[in-house]
Parts: sequence; C-alpha cells; structure tokens
Amino acid sequence: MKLSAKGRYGTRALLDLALHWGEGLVPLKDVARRQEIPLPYLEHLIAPLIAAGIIKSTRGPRGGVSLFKHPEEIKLSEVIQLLEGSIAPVECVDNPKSYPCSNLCAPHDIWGEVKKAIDGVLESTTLQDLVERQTRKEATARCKVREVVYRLRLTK
Amino acid sequence: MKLSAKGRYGTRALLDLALHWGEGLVPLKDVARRQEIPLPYLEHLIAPLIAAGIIKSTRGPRGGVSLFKHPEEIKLSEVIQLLEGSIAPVECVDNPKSYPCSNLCAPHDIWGEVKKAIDGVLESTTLQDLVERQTRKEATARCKVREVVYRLRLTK
DNA sequence: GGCTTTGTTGATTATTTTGGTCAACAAAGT
DNA sequence: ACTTTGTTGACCAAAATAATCAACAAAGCC
Repeated sequence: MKLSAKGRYGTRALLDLALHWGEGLVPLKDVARRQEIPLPYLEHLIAPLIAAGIIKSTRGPRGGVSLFKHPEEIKLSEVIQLLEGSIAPVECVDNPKSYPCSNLCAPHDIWGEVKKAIDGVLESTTLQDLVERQTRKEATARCKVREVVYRLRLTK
Repeated sequence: MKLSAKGRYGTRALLDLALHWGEGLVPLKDVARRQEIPLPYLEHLIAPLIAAGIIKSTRGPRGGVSLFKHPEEIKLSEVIQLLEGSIAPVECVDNPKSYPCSNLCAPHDIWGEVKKAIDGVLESTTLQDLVERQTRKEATARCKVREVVYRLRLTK
C-alpha cells in the first residue's frame, strides 16, 4: 500500500509550483533542484499532468512550467489519479463488471470502503491547502530555530 | 497503492478459516484449493499469522490449521499489518523521528491523514464481519440463480 | 518402529515493476 | 544560427514480487 516515487515526487513538484503561483514560468531544473528530484525523471513525471491540463509549459530560454489552474482548483485526488492510477487497493474495485469476485467475495466490499476512505481525504484536499499548511509549518520551524539561537546567545 | 498478493490471498485464506470456525483443523491444501492460492505460497503467507497467534497449526495426518481466536476478535488492521507491514502511504509517516521531512513538508501531513482514514476502516472490521457479509452475499447470489432458473422454466 | 501425512523453513528462481538514464527531437527565444 | 528549455521514446539496472523446490520436523497410523 505504498505510494510510488511518482506520487511522492509529483505532489512535491506540484506543491513547489503552487508556492510559486503567480510568478510566471518556473524552469523544471529549479523544481528538480529544490525538491531533489532527478531532472529527467521529473520530465517524465509531469507528462500526464500536462496532458490533463493541470500544468502548462513553454520551451526555450525563459521557458518553464507553471500551474494552469489556481491551486485551489486542483484536488489531490485528481493529481494522484494521474500520477499513480486508481488508488483502489485491488483491481476489481475499479471495474467490478469484469471481475466475477465482486458479487461473491466479501473482502471486495471492504477494499471498496478503504478506497472510499482514501478518496475522502484526497478529494477534500487541494494544492492551496498544501500551500497554507506548508507556510504554517515553515513559520513554526523558523520559530524554533530562533528560539534555539536565542538560547545559544544566553549561554554564551 | 495496491495491495500485494500476500494481502489479497491472506485475507481470503483467513476468511476461509473463519467460515470453518468451530470445525476443528482444516488442511492447508483445502484452503489453497478453495481460494485458488498456490499451496507452497500459502504456507509462507501464513507464517507471520501463526507467529502472531492468529492461527494455530498441527502437523501430521488429520492435521491442518485453524483460527486461534474467535473471528470477532481478529481485526483486519491486525491482519494487514502482519501480511503487508504498515499501510502508511509513505515511510516517513511511520517513524517521523528518523525523517527530517516530517517537520517541514506539508504532504507528509496529508499522507498521515490518509493512513488514519484507511486504519479507520480496517480497525473497525473483524473476520466475523467478513463472515456475515460473505454469507449474505452468497444468499443473494443463490437467490438470483433461483430467479433465473424460474424464468427459464417459464419460457420453456 | 517404520511409513505416510501434514506443516515449517530456507534457498532459489522467474517475472514484473520501479526508478532512473540517454539520446534524439521540437519549439521558443537571442 | 545558436542556445535554452521542454517532449518523447527507447533503454537499463536494481529491487520487489510471486512462486517453486528441497530438506526437514512433528504427528498420527499400521
């Protein structure tokens, strides 16, 4: 039940773009460096995101990528679906028609509930939520650093 | 985010044992045949379940395995944990201490919520629930078969 | 006591998936 | 023309997965 590198890298990359929302085009190279993602791998990662109209891109000097929609309009469920495919724990939950088990086996139902539970979280989370959470986290992190620095000065 | 064969096979095998609860020892061979699991694979599958005291086993003729506890006392969360390890979508959710990201990256929090959502379902589902769901499903399936047979007779 | 049946364990294998690279190409500036 | 950037497809190595084989251990049966 682990997310693959696509899912992890992909969300980080999109969060990076969301944090730079409104600043025009961001070179992929920069995203790769900041998020510590191999550039050639990132290039492949985002292909489905571009195809789905989540990201727009321009080539050439001063080119790069940026979000095509406001971070608020991009749900994590959509993103993960594009990056990882369905989040259903088993195949048969996605197309029950082609699996006879769906009518007969009880576990099938549970995996369906698990899928719904996951979807509940991802469907209600947007890139904007990530941005806000991120800035909050960084603020408190900086706070802690200041605190430590302050104490160091006192002991000095 | 897919379950591996261990998880799928394992829950099916346990449901099979739960359906035979109170009937003494069941040969692994029978479970393997009914659930269409390669016998040597099943043998390895259940090792952690035996170690955890969910299943008891006896060798020799008339030997086999059976649940060690009442199906009602066996939660799916426990089972999946043993079969698949943690259901957390990313490593860092399990031991945040050893991952610096947990303090800094927003996605981390979301994966934590996803884990909690999955856990909510699995924690509240026992083998007994599966048994009841299974018998209900089989009853309605039989019902449908009868209905079809009845119609066939009418048209004949 | 030997033999058969069943579960236990560990090593080994084939296949698939994953994560990543390389190289050729396409477009957009300068 | 040339450089910079994104796009595409082929390719590769390593890891995980699914499964098998073989040796062994215990429990019952004759």
